[in-house]
Amino acid sequence: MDLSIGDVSRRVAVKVPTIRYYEQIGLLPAPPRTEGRQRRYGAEHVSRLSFIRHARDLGFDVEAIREFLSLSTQPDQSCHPADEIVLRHLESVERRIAQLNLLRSELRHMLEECRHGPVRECQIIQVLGDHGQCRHEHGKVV
Amino acid sequence: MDLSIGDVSRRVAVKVPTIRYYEQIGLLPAPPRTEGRQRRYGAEHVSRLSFIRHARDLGFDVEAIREFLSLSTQPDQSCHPADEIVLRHLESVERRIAQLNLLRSELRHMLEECRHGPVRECQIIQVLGDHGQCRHEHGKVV
DNA sequence: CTACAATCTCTAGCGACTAGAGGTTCAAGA
DNA sequence: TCTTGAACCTCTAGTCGCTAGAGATTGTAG
Repeated sequence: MDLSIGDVSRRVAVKVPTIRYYEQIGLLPAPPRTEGRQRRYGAEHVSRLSFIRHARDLGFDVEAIREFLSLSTQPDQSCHPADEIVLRHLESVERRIAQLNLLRSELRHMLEECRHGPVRECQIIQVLGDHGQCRHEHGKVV
Repeated sequence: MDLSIGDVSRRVAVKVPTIRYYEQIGLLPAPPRTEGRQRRYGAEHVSRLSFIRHARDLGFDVEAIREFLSLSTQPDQSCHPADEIVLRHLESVERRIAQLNLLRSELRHMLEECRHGPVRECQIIQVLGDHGQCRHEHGKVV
């Protein structure tokens, strides 16, 4: 196992600049280099990077991943902190789903109301200009 | 009607720096100024800003809002372009909801599996290290 | 040995703001 | 009228997690 950054990129499906970025922010340890200063990775790096990628795919932010990685080096500690992070993340996902469901129904309503005529009569533009016409209170979504 | 930026901010519930930012990117026209170069807004500005705020709350990006605003000045045009934007946005919201639902069930599963023991036995950390243990394929969510 | 793909470092950009520094203006109370 | 201090001004930089590009160097297959 002595992989170039491109090899690792293909294996783990993480782009080359992203791998360098993870090194830069200290998520992935700096690997050894060739004489010509090119990075060469081993199995440890690959598995750590897939851990990172998986956690990112699950929507955890870099700070959370740092915490997970640090925990995983202390097998005797309680896993409670990891638990906590997952729970908080789940809660925020659920809040987001709730918001997006409201938003979806609002957007559907706008489309149903649209008469497909000239802008003058367009409910979409009207609703945007007058929040009172919305059926829900909706806070910021994005 | 001759409102300071702070007055407008309170009325429309958009922060002061955000109002200036909207002016800078050309979403909100530059208002007249006092002798001392402070901004003074009229009713037009207030209603345009609430339009913008409402659209942002509904998750439209600045480009979409630009399009809406430009349409709203052409009342005889067909509202089809607005329709299209809303539809595309709705579709992306629905895709996101679907992803987040998958994600939610994955996170719940992780929490259920957690034995609340030491990290060594922690399913959370294990699952992150081995995507094969996931029940769904989940792509990037964030 | 040559060609050229892959790598290197460095800086800047994305979107939609937000924060802060350091200076000026407005308006209310004395 | 003067003073105080909150609100305003401009400008730059930071947020997050990358992504893009320039310009130089290295590795490797033929």
